Amino acid sequence: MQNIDTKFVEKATNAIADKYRLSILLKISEKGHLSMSEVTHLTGLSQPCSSHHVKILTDSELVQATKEGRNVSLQINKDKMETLIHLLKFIK
Amino acid sequence: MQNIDTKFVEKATNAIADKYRLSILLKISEKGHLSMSEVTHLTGLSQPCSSHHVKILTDSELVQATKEGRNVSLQINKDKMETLIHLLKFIK
DNA sequence: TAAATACATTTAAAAATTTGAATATATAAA
DNA sequence: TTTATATATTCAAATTTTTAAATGTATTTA
Repeated sequence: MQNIDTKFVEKATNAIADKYRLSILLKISEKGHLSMSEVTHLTGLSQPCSSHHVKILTDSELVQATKEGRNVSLQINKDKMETLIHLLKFIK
Repeated sequence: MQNIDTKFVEKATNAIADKYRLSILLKISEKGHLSMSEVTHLTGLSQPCSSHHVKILTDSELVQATKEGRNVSLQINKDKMETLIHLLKFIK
C-alpha cells in the first residue's frame, strides 16, 4: 500500500472544509494575494475570528503569510496545493 | 471568477478530513471495496460510530454504498473524486 | 513621542461534532 | 419460524470547534 502523508491530507482538507476558509482561498487565488483586513471584510467575521481562520490555513501550509510593514500578505502555497492534489489521486 | 461548487468541495473535504474516514477511503481504495463490519474492524470504533463515519462519506458522495444481501459494499465514487480534484485545481 | 493602524493572543461562551450504549430493522441461516 | 448476523438510528455525554470581546504587540504616521 502507498504510504501517503495522511497527517498532511487531514490538516489540508480540514483547512479547506469550511465556507469561510474556502472563500478566503478562492479570493486569494483570484487576486493573487490578500491582507488580513481584506479577509475580515470578505468574511464579515470579527477580526480575531478572521485571524483564527487564517491561522488554520497557514498551519495547514496551504497558505503562506509574508509580513509587509504592518500588513500581512497571504498567498497560496502552490507547491503544497499540488502536493495535496497529488495525494488525493491515490484515493481511487 | 470561476463559479465552483463550493458546497460540494466543503462536504467532500470535510469527509476526508478525519483520520478514521481517511483510513476508510484508503482501505476501500486498496481493496476495491469494503463492508461495514470491515470498517468497524479497521477503525476499532464501535459499530454505530463506524456507521456514522460511513454516512458522512456516503453523504459527501465520495463513497457509494450498494446493498448485497445483508451486507453493504462500499466503493469509491471515482467520478466524484475526480470532480473534487478538478475543482481543487482552481485554488492556485 | 503620541496616536493610529494592522494584526495576534487569551479567554469564555455557544455551537457543532464525535462517541458508544441502547435499540430497531432487515436479511440469512438453522 | 426462530435465531443469528449485518447494519442503521436514536439519544445523551464528552470533546472539539467556532466565535467575539478584551487585550496585547508591532509598526507607521502625525
